[in-house]
Amino acid sequence: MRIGEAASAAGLPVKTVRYYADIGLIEPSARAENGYREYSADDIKRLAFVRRSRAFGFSVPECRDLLALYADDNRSAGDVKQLAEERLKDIEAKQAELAALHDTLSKLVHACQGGDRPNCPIIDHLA
Amino acid sequence: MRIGEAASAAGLPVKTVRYYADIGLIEPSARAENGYREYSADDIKRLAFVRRSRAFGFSVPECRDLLALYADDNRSAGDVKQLAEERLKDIEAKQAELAALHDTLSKLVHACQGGDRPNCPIIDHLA
DNA sequence: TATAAGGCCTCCAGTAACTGGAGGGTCAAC
DNA sequence: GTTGACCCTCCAGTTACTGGAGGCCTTATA
Repeated sequence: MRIGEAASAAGLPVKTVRYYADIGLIEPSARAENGYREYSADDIKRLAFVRRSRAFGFSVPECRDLLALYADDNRSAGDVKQLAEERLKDIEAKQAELAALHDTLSKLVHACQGGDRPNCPIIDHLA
Repeated sequence: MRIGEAASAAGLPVKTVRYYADIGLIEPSARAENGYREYSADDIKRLAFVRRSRAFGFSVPECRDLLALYADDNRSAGDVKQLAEERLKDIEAKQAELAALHDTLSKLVHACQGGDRPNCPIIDHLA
């Protein structure tokens, strides 16, 4: 299967699939004589696997690890779980940060009456 | 005031202050004869203003707008409020996204018993 | 007065993970 | 035989800095 078909099957842009090949994350199983990348059904599974992992916020290096675990029949579920737990902690940290930000900013927005007058608590807070 | 002192007064790294000058966000009010950047007290206020705005997640272009509003005695509070409201919406969208992610991932983590066996619901979900 | 430390300068490169575009080859259909 | 849809490589740009090289300037100390 050529890159265009593979990309749409995996739900990724062609450019991204080519990029993943460039960085050695998912290399096509073969090259045709004309130089075209050839993707196997398994390659496409792995592309989709990476797409989902990325959607979960795993970094590309983490996806590399996950792919290795995915391919490893002797993997230990504990290894996978650990990666996922780290991601979960990242998410929670980010959530706390956003919540604090939201709190302050929404208070400021409510305190600001808007309109054409220059007086503005938001600017005052930033100043 | 030279850049080192200005940077620490504003709570920013020297490199960042130089960068802000490069992109024309906050240019030093003068240059000394030896080429050193000279920052005024007002420059430092604006540097700190940008630091706080950035901490709120405003992008550099947005900071540019905010700086213009900050400097404008005839600003309308409505303009500022609008920028802040857009940021608030961004934050809320991000929060919703993270909440969904957290929900799914934490369910998966709880469903995974870990250990040395290869069976893993997290991998299954990604596959 | 010499020198060493530290601050300052510019310019270049790298970060994460792509994305866009130029310039050009390949292939099937009309 | 030519149009259009693919595909290729390589280069540059994105965000907002950050790190480093190479070199000048200033200040303090010996």
